[in-house]
Amino acid sequence: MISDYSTKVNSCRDCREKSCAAAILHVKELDLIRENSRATSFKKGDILVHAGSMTSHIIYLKSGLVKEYVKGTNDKEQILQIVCKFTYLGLPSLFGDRVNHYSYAALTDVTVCYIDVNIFNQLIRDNGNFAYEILISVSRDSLNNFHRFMSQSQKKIYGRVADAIIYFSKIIFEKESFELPFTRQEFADLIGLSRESATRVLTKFNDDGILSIDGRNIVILNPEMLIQISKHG
DNA sequence: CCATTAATTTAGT
DNA sequence: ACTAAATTAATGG
Repeated sequence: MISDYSTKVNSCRDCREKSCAAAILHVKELDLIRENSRATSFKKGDILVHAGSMTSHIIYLKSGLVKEYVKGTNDKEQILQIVCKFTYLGLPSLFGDRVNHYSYAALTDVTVCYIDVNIFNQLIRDNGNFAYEILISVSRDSLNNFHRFMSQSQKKIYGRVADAIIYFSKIIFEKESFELPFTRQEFADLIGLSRESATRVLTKFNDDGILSIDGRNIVILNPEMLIQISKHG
């Protein structure tokens, strides 16, 4: 839901939520983005992009968390990754195709900037340093995801859950304690388990003193053990 | 506006 | 699959 038209006049020059890539841009280029972008916000649960839609704009996530996912034939959801702030959504879809291959939904309240895709492309072509930064972020994403899916196909359920916890702790929140941004169902969708198995393993970890779980709040009590479990599946 | 209740969603077994 | 708990929406004052 678009809820705040008043933020439309965004000055990209002194945006405090700039990406690493955008920090490299010249004043002129930032003004170009400013002319061709629009800031809005979404509420938790809102869908930002449906898979299959055209990529007319790049969405830059300024704050909040977003899930990137696809739906299988049986309508089962597979979450590809959790996207944190200061990243662009749908870059693989931009360079690989003109259609969004993934759907995006807000896990928290979120603020974003829509940037015209042609302008974005132009900046990539014109500014090598900018392109380089974008390339770095796309590659990192790709590596991260590749590793996550590798382990998912090779590990048993304990290893997968351990991986997911480590993923949240190290990559998303960079803390030992955090609050899951979504339901058990979605947690299961992220690692390809049934909801039942996912909660069962979480409860087991809690009972074994590896984690402390209170609703959606998780504290890692024994990170070494978690890593061991992750390694041995 | 607040309080109650009804309905939907989520968690745990 | 079923139950309980929690969250959200609707209703009435």
